[in-house]
Amino acid sequence: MTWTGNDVHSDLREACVAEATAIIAEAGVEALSLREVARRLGVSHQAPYRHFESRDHVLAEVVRRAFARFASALERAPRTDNARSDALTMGMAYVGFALSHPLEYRLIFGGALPTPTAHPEMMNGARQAFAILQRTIERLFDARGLTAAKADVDRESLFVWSSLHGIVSLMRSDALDTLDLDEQARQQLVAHSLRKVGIALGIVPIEEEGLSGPEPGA
Amino acid sequence: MTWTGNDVHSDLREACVAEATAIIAEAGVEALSLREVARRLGVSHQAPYRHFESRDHVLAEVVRRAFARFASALERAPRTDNARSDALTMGMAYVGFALSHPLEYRLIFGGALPTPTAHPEMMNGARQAFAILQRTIERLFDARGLTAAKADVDRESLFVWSSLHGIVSLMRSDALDTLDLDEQARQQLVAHSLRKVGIALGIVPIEEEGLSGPEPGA
DNA sequence: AACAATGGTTGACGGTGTCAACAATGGTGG
DNA sequence: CCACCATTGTTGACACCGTCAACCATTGTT
Repeated sequence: MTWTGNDVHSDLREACVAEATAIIAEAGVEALSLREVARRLGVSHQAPYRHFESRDHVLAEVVRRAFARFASALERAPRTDNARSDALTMGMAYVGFALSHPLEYRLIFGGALPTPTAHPEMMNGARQAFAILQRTIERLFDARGLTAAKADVDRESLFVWSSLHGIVSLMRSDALDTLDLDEQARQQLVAHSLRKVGIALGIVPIEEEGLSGPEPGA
Repeated sequence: MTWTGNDVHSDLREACVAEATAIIAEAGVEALSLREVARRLGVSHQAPYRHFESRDHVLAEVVRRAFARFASALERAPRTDNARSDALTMGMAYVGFALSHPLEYRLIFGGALPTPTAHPEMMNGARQAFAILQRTIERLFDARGLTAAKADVDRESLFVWSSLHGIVSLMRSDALDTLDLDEQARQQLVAHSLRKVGIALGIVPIEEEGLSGPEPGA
């Protein structure tokens, strides 16, 4: 019978990346071992080394694709002619991706990834994602009739990025469990913080907060 | 001669913690191995296990002390009778600690630490630090003549924490190096973002931004 | 003096990444 | 056709890791 080509040996490199991704998704990045990858694929423990220099090179490839998916998730956020609502949409897309792909986000921004300078192509998606953020911010300036220099856009982009990253980092943190926290406040972390960021950007009106308590009346 | 007690064997447990801390400071948390600790201390590879159940228990103790130092750094931030400036001081203390003790901060919030539920005492400092943050926020409400419910304080505390964490996470990130960024904007990341957080909290007046360019006139 | 507890050592087992040597496979030049 | 060679995969070793088990030395108590 003719070989259709979709077995492991037809493209071991691809199979390694897929299996490594699966392992990371199941047990986290620290559980990734090339020997386990090889074992699952039914090949010898050295076979992956025919396609990757080292474990870090496999990891870098997995991270590269995760970054690419992240960037494409941001890119897919619908764009209208309203710069302000688009900015909010982008923020929600960022947080949404991080919360619906926790292991992937953690892989990207968890800090245990190979040296970026040693794997430059790994960060392509990161650059793309940041470019999207920059454009979103730029449109915000434009909509206000301000011509912003690159420094202004970059400043604001970095602020937004740091805010979004801080929010999702805290969401994923086990630390929250050990804190004496109002349950409602915790659940509203994302919504409340996003609104605050919006206030800082001037795209959400500053309402004098009624503080706690449900709104009286319907 | 009478033994003064300050050799390794007089308190191997303490020596292990110290050596583990040193290794982490030198090469990061992933480089920590109990065998290396034992080797440096000139004892057998099993000696540390007389004082710690496992590698994670050593790490948990190191993390516990790092958290404690972090909390005490926040506590040392001077307190005046001005709630607003105290809040800014606290934010600077947070960022200052993270940037002047990068490996320690990374150890704490890097995400590769032992399960908090398995090492509850590890998080004592975290609780203490968050309590300081909560009090700072509470004073902010008080200064405005508002009586804030716990939910309000917690909401705002979480927002501030996420913002601060996001800022320092980005500062430490290698990702920034791979981005096409205005150098000035990057250098102003901390200052700009802190000011934005202040705006969101209502403790910094919203000045219409003149955008880039130095202010004309003195 | 017998005993038990404490702290340290030695040795093993299975796990890891990676280097080195070998084998199978298939395509190409003579 | 056959010898050659590059590609790919295998086997085996080495050094490292965490951890379990057994053993020994010291110390203090009954």
